Amino acid sequence: MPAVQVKFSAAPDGSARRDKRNHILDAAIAVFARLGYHGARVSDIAREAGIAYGLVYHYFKNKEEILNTIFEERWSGFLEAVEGIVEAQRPTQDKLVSIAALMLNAHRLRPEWVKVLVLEIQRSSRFAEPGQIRAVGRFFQLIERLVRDGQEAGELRRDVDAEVASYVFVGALEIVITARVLDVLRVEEAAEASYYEKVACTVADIFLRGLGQEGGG
Amino acid sequence: MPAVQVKFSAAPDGSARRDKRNHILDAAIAVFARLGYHGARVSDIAREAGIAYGLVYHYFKNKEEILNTIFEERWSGFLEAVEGIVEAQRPTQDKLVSIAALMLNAHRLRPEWVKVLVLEIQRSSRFAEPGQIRAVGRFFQLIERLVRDGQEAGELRRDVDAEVASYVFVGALEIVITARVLDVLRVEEAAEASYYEKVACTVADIFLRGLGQEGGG
Amino acid sequence: MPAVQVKFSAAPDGSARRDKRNHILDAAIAVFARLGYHGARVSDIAREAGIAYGLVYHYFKNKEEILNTIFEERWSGFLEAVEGIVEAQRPTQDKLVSIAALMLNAHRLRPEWVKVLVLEIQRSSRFAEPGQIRAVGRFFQLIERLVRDGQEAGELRRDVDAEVASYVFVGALEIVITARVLDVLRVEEAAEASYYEKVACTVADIFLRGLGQEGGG
Amino acid sequence: MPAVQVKFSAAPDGSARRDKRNHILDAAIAVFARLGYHGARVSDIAREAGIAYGLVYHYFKNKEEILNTIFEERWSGFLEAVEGIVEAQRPTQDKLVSIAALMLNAHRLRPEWVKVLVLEIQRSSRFAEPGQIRAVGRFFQLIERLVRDGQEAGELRRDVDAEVASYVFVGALEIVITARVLDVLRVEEAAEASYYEKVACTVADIFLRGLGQEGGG
DNA sequence: GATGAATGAGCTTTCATTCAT
DNA sequence: AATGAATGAAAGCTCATTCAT
Repeated sequence: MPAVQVKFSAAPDGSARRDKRNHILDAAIAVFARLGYHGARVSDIAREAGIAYGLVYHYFKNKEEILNTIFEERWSGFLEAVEGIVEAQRPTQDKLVSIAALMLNAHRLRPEWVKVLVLEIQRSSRFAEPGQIRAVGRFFQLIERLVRDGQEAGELRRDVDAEVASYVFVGALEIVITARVLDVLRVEEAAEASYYEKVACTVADIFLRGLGQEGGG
Repeated sequence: MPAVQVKFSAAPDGSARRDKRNHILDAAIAVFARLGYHGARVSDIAREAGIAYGLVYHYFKNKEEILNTIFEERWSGFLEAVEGIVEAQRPTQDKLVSIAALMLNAHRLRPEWVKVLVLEIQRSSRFAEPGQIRAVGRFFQLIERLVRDGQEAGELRRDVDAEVASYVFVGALEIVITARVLDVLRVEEAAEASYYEKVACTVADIFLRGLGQEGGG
Repeated sequence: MPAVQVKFSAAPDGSARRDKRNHILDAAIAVFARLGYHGARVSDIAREAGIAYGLVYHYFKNKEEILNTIFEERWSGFLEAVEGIVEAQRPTQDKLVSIAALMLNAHRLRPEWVKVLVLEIQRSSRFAEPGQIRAVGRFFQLIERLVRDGQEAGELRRDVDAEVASYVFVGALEIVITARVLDVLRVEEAAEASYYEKVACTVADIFLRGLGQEGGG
Repeated sequence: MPAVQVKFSAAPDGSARRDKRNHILDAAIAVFARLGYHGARVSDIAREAGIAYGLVYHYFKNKEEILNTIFEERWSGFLEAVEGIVEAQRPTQDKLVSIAALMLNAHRLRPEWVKVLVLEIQRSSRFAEPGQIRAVGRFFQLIERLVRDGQEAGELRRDVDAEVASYVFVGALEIVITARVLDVLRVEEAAEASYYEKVACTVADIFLRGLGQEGGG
């Protein structure tokens, strides 16, 4: 009896299924970004992926599961990155700039994914599973904790509500991203990286020092 | 001023049509808020308005026109209010607090309309007519001008990009409203007004003075 | 104010909807008889009825509701007829012949309906609502009562289980009908009525007197 | 006769294929009984058989062939048993009781097969090949011959149509079986055998002696 | 104005069947 | 023999929109 099991397929191993699945997810992201969730037909996704539409249903229960998967499989990675920043031993200001850069660069590196996230997933929470809401909530909690830690360390003012503060920070970035997603805020591609760097610093700066004149306001 | 408002006048004047139209719009707002634009059927709107669904097409070209009208007819009023605040002769801080209160109270007073605006209209901007994008853009421009005016008046720091600054301010408020719309941020109804007042002040405070410790950061 | 309400439609009154509904039911019976429930597409029914398939869904929730309605709306009439015979003051033998004739003539007069009943409804009880099973059960109970009444009146032997006896009677007729439905048992159309009369008498005769030779068996 | 039945022989003989085929048939019977022919997916059958669904197509041309085979391979055995009874040299009454017992016990011993036969095959006769109809017809002809033989032997009345008589007999039994298949007629499992014995005798009794009072009716 | 019957494009989804490995 | 990825026909159903009355 052969110790080595000869595979018929010269090609991929056990991860072949996973590969295809990801392939479909990528296609779905592209199509959702272009047409929106409701405007996208399953056949559009299949065509984008270069497969028959029936095959989509081998990998996903239905269209909605695709959207949920897009969120779940990528959001956790983002969350971990944020977590890493929050828990590091660095000045709060550095952390804020890092998180801002992380969010903005997400759009620069994966604009379609961010577009789907912002336009299709975030705004449809009404129907989202509680799991999804909780996942987004975790992000806000991390920012809130960052603020609270800064307050306890004496780096941030203690007379401001940490929850509202976290909204201010996240909201500022979210709007910039949304504006980019909707192509309302135009930025030259070559300048995108440096623009985002500037925005990250500016947001953190306003967040920490405010816009008012010293001693004035 | 007439004490008795005659309805169902035999010879309907121009405003009878307008009344019915508004009636349908109100119904549509309620239904869109409940079911979302895509989840709402024209017949749902008609039932909510207490009319036959065929009649909807006497007042609106199609379902999308209803959504657009919801935006257009109310957004201009909002814009005018913001304009009034921006152009007034008051300290910048006052203006910021006023605008924040205006936005937050919009949700308190017309939660359904704001829900539709945030979830259905903003999201579909992709397909929206340029007119709609421009209308939203005008709002951002007003805030940007407010910042620029403050900078020129010496009330605000001049070393910060006014556009980014306006994003910070609007984004912070937008997130709070979105959180309320999605019912993620729970507030007791009785406490809503005072909560929004506090949030308005806090946002303006962070925006002006920042979270950093004086002399530190 | 006019006492007479002038209708726009010259045609049907309040029962127009009902008429159309019945029209669709008739078409469905014809199509189900020809193609079977599973083989029939809603569009087939619509074409048979001369309408657009979408209209079918104005009158029925879905395809299954059509099948259920076919059963419900006609079975009750049949049950009432049986009930009338069972409760009459006549010799048991007459009643049996009448019921046999009723069942057989149902096929002669409405062969398509009986075909659908026998092939599509009766045999799919697995999925049927309890209501349907109960409705069929009532028929068997009526026959059983007929037997029991005959036993108590001294017309029928008392040493035979009435339930089994009712099965014998109904089963005999059902098989004849099924054979006709499946076109296994060929009968000339002109001779159908008299053939069924003969069968009705024969079944009742066997049921009452048996096939065995007097004193033998 | 070999005591040890070798399975999985390296060099499969002709019966290995046959074994697997039967294995699939058994699985199909179970699945058809549970879900119905239309409700059963080929993959359900394969899962029940513990094989890949593609393999089903090595043994059967398609799903319908499975159903036909279920009928054909078992019906002939049933027919032979009936034939044996009919051709034996015994009183007609004995033969009738034997056949009744044979039919009823078929359900007791192989309820799933009978369920499929009654609900799925008989129902689809419409589409069945003429071969299937003929096979069922042969059964009726055997019963008819039994009656005719009895008439010629002077055991049964000659004034009754033998064909109709055979319908009465078969129909009575069929209804009992259908009632059991649909679980309308409930019988305790332990009592099933004796119940069926009683029913067999009762049916034959009614068939021979009738329900009417001697000299009355 | 008002109604709701009527239409049919267009979608998601299922699943029998094929076939490369 | 065995697998299950891949295909795509086919069907049910929804609902925006039209239009006769």
